[in-house]
Amino acid sequence: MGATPKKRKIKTPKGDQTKALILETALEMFQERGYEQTTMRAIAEKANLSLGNAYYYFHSKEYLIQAFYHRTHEQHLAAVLPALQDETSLKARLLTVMRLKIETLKPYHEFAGVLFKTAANPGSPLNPFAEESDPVRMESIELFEQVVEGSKARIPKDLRAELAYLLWVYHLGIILFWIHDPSPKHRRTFRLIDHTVDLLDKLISLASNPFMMPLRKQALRLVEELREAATAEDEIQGKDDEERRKQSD
Amino acid sequence: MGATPKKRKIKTPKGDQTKALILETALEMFQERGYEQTTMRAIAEKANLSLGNAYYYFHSKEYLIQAFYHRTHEQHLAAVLPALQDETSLKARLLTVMRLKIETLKPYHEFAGVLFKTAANPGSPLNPFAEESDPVRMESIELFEQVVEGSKARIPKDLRAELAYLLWVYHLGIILFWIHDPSPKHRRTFRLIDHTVDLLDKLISLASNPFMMPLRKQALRLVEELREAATAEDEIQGKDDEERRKQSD
DNA sequence: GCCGTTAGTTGAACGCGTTCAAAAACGCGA
DNA sequence: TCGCGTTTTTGAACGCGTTCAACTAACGGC
Repeated sequence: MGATPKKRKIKTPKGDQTKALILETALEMFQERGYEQTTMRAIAEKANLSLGNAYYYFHSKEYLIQAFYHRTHEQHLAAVLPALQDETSLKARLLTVMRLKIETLKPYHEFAGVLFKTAANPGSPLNPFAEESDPVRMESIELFEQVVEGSKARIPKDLRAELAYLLWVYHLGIILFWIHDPSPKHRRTFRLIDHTVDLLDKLISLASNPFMMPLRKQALRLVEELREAATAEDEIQGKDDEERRKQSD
Repeated sequence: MGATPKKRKIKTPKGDQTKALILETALEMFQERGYEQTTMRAIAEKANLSLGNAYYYFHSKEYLIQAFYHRTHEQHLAAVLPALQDETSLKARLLTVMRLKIETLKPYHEFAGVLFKTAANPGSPLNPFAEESDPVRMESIELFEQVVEGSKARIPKDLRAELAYLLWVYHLGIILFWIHDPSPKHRRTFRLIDHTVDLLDKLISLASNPFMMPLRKQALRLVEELREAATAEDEIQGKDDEERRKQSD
């Protein structure tokens, strides 16, 4: 795998244009009417091409979501980076990142619901732990690395190494809550962020106490194991018969 | 809501039979071929009735899953209760419950994946936090209450009150991991259970330390808030237009 | 300029979940 | 026994995601 880079698909001169057009149209309609209400036929029609053509560029409707992932992440980044300049404490930095995340996602509350629904499906390529979403995930974790690195907090090395990943998982949890949060203006979610960030800050201090070393070590070993498991594509059972065979792309 | 109990539907003399038949057939086929592969048409055919008839009893294919929920929970209970007799320590009791849970779910690994996929959808009635799954959830939490109550562990009152709920959430997390776990015989999941239970046991001890009172209080306030949010059906935005209108049953 | 190969595009079809109007079966008081 | 309301059952239809064989356009070598 990954040995022969294939000669074809040199540049995709015109295809790129069409693909971009489909994507634009789709995301636009998703935001307007939501995911379920937007049919592939409608997307094709609005983009002035045939249904089958849309499927030539996006293997399934779900794949359009991945683009959404990527886009909002970049919007978030654009909003977050300048705001982080002023903040030095870990707590303030984390707070900024989390609040802006929700702000960024705000226009897509309903859509995001679907996103997580499909994302939770182990078979789906949208699963944030799955191989295909590697780049987005890694970029996202990187952001939390910056949150940690840029702060003045004194954190033991072993914890520091895993902290970014842990914060990324935490941020998934907050998004999950937000999706289920029907309160006006997402008040509850913002309150939750305030409280959890505060708590996290205290926990990190506590865990950094030398007194806590043994427990911390054990917990970190656990985290490591979880990460392994999430990445490991080996050890696969003989289950996904037809599913996995579609590697052509 | 819940004021007029409606006179009709006194006993549903024959309907019950049909409904049960559909359910049996469906679950059987789910186990054999998985959820997606089992079509409503196939279920109807195997049960010797028309497609529309199946929909008369189950508003959608998803509703069949709820029955699955309930059934496996009861199987789990049946396996767990005797086994708990012998165990007195919190750690051992929790370990027993968790291991048997996975054992119970084993035959449905693929199916369970779909379950969680739809369960993660906020709009779905299968969402474990949603109103419609109240009874199952409450029974399930009750089990963890027994786990705590039956143990000799000394736990502060405030923590004890929330512990069952926390353990229930923890158990959801383990199931989520298990669904994604491709390792043979679910080795990884069992290892994870061992480690996390050990860790949890230590954490509970730690949290029970008087020294930890302030932090514990703060954390528990947070948990309480989360539970509220999950239950609160008020404060709803003006979103779900058509969805919510189907109250007829 | 012709031809073969690849990229891009089309429209019709399939299978599935779901809906619905209408028929059938049932229960029960007159 | 008949009529009438309710429950149960039916079969056909709709809309959607997805697939596929066939067509056209673009490009490069001869």
